[in-house]
Amino acid sequence: MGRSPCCEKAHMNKGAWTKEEDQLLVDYIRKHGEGCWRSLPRAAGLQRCGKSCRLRWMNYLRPDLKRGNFTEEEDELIIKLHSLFGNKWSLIAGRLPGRTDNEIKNYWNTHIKRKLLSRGIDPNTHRSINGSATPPSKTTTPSLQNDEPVRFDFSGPDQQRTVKPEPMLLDREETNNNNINNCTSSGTTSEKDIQTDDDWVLNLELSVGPATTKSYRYELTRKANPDLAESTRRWSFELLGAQAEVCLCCRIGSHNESCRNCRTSDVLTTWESKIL
DNA sequence: AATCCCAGCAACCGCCATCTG
DNA sequence: ACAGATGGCGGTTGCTGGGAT
Repeated sequence: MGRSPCCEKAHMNKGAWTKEEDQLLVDYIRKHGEGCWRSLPRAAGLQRCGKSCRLRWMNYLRPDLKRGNFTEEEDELIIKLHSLFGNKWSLIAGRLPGRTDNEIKNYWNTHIKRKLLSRGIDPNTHRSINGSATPPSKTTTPSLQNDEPVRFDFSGPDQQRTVKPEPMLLDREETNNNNINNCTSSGTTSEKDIQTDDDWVLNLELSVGPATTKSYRYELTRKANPDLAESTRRWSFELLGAQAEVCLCCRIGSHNESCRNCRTSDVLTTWESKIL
């Protein structure tokens, strides 16, 4: 038969977490890593459902969370990703370093929706509210028309790549297809626009590269320490030493040497050269 | 000073795909 | 093969703090 229940619903704490509970959870995960959420609460001495522990850790206690205000750059990236993915917050979050799906979802509902409305853009369809073409925005909008390849790049016109739309994208539900096609029909962005010096275009190639550093770190960790492979969920931030900060360009997969904000590539490169 | 209203956000709920015994 | 647990996700709720009246 199946497994036993994840937790007894009775006698479980609910609502806001206390500092003591946070500390217990952090201490436990530091010591044992992320693992079976079902057994974690009891092992950590918490009167919480495993699901609640996971949520608390993922959305609030994880050491790699950025927190704080969203930057203008992040705003625009969220808008762009939302126009492609719709309400797939986890996908969007995977491309924003240090941000959680919950955080982005809240931010979308409280800030970005209003921001788009003030621009005259419907936040659901990303079309102009008055039904005409989407008004020009500072950032460029990728165009997807029929099978026409799309150019996305982070590093300027010289290194642009041509990316075919992923089937996944084309299979999206009607509303989202409309979004994409609307981007096309809006005609707000021409190739010429993309290739201006002032504009860079995000690399939104959806199927390439790790969306989060978590799995990447885990792979590195596992190669360096095969014993850890038994615990498939475990990923060690200790092994990487100090927390590697992941800049936007790295997360999106277009890090280059000119990026001064990013320590991650240096850390990982050094690391990889030692262990791989 | 008291009350009301609203924005922001943490946490919960329910569903679904995947995994496990 | 199957029942049921698990992990993950998106939608929603409800608490809290700050501003307006």
